Amino acid sequence: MQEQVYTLKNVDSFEPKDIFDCGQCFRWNEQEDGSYTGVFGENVLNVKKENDVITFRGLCKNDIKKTVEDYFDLSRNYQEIKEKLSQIDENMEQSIEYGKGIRILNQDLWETIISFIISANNNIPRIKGIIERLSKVYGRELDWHGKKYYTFPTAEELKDVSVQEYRNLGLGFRDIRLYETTKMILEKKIDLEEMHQNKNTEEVRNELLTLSGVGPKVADCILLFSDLKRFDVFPIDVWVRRVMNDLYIKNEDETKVSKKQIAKLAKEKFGELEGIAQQYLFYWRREA
DNA sequence: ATCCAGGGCGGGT
DNA sequence: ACCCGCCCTGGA
Repeated sequence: MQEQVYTLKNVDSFEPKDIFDCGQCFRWNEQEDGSYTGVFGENVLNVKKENDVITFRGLCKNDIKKTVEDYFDLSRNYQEIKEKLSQIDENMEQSIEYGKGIRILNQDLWETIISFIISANNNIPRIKGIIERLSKVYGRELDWHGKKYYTFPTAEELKDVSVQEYRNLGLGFRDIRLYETTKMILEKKIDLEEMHQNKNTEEVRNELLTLSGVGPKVADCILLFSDLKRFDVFPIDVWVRRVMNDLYIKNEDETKVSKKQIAKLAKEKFGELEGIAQQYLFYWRREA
């Protein structure tokens, strides 16, 4: 593969820091010059933004322009989404101002499923470490500017991996979940191709919930952050619970607020855009 | 040292 | 339906 370069000027809603640090992905790392490098699919890419020029540089399996347009969701009008959400209340307005450069990536479904199974009751540095080790051991090597990168392993590449091998990689109690889910997908008990064609979010969600290690929160993350791209979901983790309680529910003990209550409120307030609203609120509450 | 971090599961009521 | 304890690991 040969290096490709692609530049864009004056793109709306595109701040690398917001995109890569808002919690949707685990394989992008900041470089010394402030740019970000990551692996997705069979690509290694560096993204650098200087003033209003964004430069994409790296190894791409296919045409870099198409690859970038798809992965970074460039065809979607985020300006319109932000205007709609900003009208809801001052909280949304403020969180959007903070995370105005966020775009929701179109990440590979399989990779997103496995990544978020690993995320369960875990912290980000450790999640990233596990995913890197998994890729290094079972993925394919890519060489770029004298550095080695590794693709995320396919289901086929994990076919013969034992539970113990996962445990040795540091997955902890998630080992069996990874093992079982990989097996289910290889046996096509869940067909990922077909999943892209189902229309109803609830239907797809129920299918995801049959996978080992996929509960409500993980399912919603998969629906929102993968190329399934559903915005009518609302992943509820400790940060979202915190921010929703602080802003709207105001219970003295946030741990007593039920998920159901939060989910209902989110749907009422944000409607079809609740997923993106979640991202702005999450990022704002976590970072600001 | 104890706790917690982007939950899920299984077994109680 | 809700509730609870437990599940690895490693950094604060």
